[in-house]
Amino acid sequence: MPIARAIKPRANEERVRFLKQVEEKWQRRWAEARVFEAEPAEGRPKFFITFPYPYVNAYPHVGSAFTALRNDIMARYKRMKGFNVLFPQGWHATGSPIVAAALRVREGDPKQISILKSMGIPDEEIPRFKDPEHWVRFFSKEWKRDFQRLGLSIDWRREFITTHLNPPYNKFVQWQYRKLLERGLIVRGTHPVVWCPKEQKVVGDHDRPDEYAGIGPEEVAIIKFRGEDGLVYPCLTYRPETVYGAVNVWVHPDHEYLIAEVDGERWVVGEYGAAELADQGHRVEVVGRVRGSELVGRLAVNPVSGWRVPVLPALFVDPEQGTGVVMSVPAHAPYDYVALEDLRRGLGEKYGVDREMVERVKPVPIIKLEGYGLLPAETVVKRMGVASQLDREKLDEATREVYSKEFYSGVLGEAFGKWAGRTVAEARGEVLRELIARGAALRHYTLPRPVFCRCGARTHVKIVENQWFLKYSDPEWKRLAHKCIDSMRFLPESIREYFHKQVDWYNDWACTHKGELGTPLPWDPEWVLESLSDSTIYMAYYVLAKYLQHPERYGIDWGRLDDEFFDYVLLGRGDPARVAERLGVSVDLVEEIRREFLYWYPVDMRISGKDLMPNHLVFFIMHHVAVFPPEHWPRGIGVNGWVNVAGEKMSKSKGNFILLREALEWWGADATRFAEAYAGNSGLDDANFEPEVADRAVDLLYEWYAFAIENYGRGRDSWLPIDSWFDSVLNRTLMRVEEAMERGDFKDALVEGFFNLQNHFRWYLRRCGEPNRELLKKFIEWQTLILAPVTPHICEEIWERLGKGGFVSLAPWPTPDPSRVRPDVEAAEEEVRRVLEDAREVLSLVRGAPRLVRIVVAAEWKYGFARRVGEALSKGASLREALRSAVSEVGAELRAQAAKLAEAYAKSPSLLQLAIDRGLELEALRAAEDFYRRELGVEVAVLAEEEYASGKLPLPGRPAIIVETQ
RNA sequence: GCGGGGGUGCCCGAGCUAGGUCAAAGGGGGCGGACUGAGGCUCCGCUGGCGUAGGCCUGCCCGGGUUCGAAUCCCGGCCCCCGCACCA
Repeated sequence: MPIARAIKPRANEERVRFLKQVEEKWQRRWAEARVFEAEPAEGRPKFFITFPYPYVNAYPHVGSAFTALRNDIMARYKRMKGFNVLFPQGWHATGSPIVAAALRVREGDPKQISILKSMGIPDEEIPRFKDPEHWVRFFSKEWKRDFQRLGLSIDWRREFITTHLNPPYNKFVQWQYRKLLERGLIVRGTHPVVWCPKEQKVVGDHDRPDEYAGIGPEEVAIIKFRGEDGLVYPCLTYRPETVYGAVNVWVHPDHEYLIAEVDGERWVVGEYGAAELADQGHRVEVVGRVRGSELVGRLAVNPVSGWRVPVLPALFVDPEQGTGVVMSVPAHAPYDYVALEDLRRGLGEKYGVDREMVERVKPVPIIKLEGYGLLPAETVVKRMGVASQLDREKLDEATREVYSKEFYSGVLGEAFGKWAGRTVAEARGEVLRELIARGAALRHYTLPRPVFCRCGARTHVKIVENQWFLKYSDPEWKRLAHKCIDSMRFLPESIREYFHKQVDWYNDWACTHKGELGTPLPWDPEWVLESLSDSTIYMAYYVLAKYLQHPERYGIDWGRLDDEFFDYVLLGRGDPARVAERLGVSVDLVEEIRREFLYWYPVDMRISGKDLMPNHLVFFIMHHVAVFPPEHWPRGIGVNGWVNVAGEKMSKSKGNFILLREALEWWGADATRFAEAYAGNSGLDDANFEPEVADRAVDLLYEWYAFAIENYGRGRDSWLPIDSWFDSVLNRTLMRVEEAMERGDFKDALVEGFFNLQNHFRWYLRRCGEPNRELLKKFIEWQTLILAPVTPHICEEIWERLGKGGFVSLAPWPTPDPSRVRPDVEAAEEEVRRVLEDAREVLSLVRGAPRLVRIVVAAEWKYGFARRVGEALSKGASLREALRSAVSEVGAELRAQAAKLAEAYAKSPSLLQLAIDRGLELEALRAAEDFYRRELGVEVAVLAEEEYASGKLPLPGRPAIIVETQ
């Protein structure tokens, strides 16, 4: 079924064609001139920026392009600021999604095949996607193509892919892991995973139908109730402490249970539970079967209270979930409470339960929960009006409520002895530890609800033995990471704290998998490093990639690469001569690589989507501090949100999903870049890509191009007051744009540096008719330079047409002159504008045909008055005091007028802010007389209050406007 | 539950860490006008309500408070989004 497209580009086609042709031209020239191939240059400041390599299992879309582009804009800006910029790019293939997808193609999964088809892959090509390697090669090539067409200023010589498919990278990662092992940062342990018993493998999110994604193992406890029949009733629970109030055991009466030898004891357990136990390190042997109803009525012993409690039937129990046996805590578990009620209400008879036995089972409250009465389960169940134990929806809600409240606010009762008075949250761990120590309980992992593998089999939790972990719990490691974070730059600054917290929070991380694409663990190659763990310090590899990925050029034999090489070039350890000899290359080459590494490292900025904050970016920091000395630790991280399209989350079903190549097709690179840059700033807020902005950008860019080449060199020679104003605006704008660029706030930069600046220029034109020639040149140059990082292609074209020579991409960023920024001049111009608007308003309201507009500037003494009021206020005086004292300072003859002034200011104190220098005000307004005549179409006279007294009250910065009618 | 980000005019979005110059930048969209053979180009104006003098009223999630003055500070409440892991 074709997907309805909500996005319809409406850009001017002719202009898009023009822009695209310009883009092609400059992309070709950049490549020919190797403009972005970065070489070390001793003495020149460098800037190393990276975009986390994307996972290449689909084409890039407008969202992936957003973050990549933000790196590019920063790279281009820094290049113009005089830095020697290195901006490389690689591709990530490590992990399971590609392997899983390829498998699906192999199996002929129609869903997977239609995904490929929807990406425009022709039918005959599809079989090639049975091979994971083909995915990697295919999509990395496509990503590169799209990135090139977007005009990213990447040094492509350093491109590479991950995994064993790239031997030198593989060796680099293995070197890293040997270092970590040497430093004692890799440990072995066990680890629970979701496991498919049929396919005998780990089931990641990509190996299961979507509805099961995100469900993982949860730690639970199994508490052993020993039956008087010699059997063990293993009760699975999330709340081990409630065993103190367990008054019976539940089984499902209509299902068959297994009797199994588990670690030498005879357990009653469901089939599912038996399999799960077997995969969690227990010896399990099935020796018989028994129907639930046969167990009903038997007695077992509560291991903490010693009570003899009955086994009773309950229909809510799922024998194929957990162990299939649960303990009953009716005081605190809604299900248990209701099931017991059900038995009393007659269900007991049906299953032949002795009535007296049921009557003897009573809820025993053990946890105090304020506001929930003695029996919280009862309270909630009654409030919700639960009808029976099969009313799952309400019971689940009731359970959630009671569990969560009791966990945080529940206080343990007397039954708990030494723990009495503690909260559940505090004591649970200790209670369980003691139960385990006494042999009454064991730790277990299970899934909170059924999860099926793609193959159709039900999965369970398996404990993987001998799993390798990164020891992120290591305090010394954490300390170094904190130190690094303290020294870094963050965009925005507010995310710094997040990283500190994240580092504190991390525990050991299982860093290896089986059956995925990746780099084999060097000392235990059955294991493959999982994707987050292999992509930690690879930025260093970009330096090496120039050499290692091009053996044809540098003659480095991959087979001879060893740790000594990496030790030397990355850490400066060992003897370069020996390294050169082992590698069969010259010492000069080895030393050149080392020098290049020392030149580029560390990473100065890494701009990423916010999704990588809790994982990759933390790893990035952790591994750098573990492997490298402090001078090579990361220096900066920038973060941005997701990209919405037209205000909505991108989704194929909504029809607002835009691939980068589609955007490039519709709008070309520059207009796409413009709309992307305008989509948002640094930060956690989601950005918003508006197709209409891209449409508009086509016109805006074309017009800027046409204007620039048409008007460069035109203009008058004289210097007017309004020129000082525009010069001030130009310089101030540039200063603000710089600040925004440094913060990675490219939207702000466009608002200030393009839209506002263009608006100011239009005003300037209106004011003076013809601009000053030099100022116009400066404006055209600066505007083009400001736009260059965002829309480089059209700016190159303009730059060339202006005859500037060289690439605008390498042109120096202009230097603002702060002395030309004149707040007073800008304030005066602001007043000129305000007076125009006010005059318009008055004219629109006046009745009769206007003949003359008089603009009357306040008398000299009023300025002193306003200044004194302002000073008094800033000293902390109240408005009333300030006004009173100012009035008192005025001579007697002006007292009456001063009182009126004070009245006006008392009414709207904000008028005080308007006051500027009177000379400047008069000059600016007088110089604007002609302008007012043109704009208003009526005679205008600017006068001083001394020259023209009226009933109106002119204030400093706010002249009276008097319209004379015929 | 813990941690984080938010709620601004038709829409998107700045401002809110240093309260007044904020009816609230900028953009998009819409309306009107100019230009034009025509224009989906460009320019000008309007885009909360009222107003025969630059004003008044309402207003930045809701309710209180501090202040001469709050979108901005404080207290309380409501709502939305994201992360909480072994996975890209």
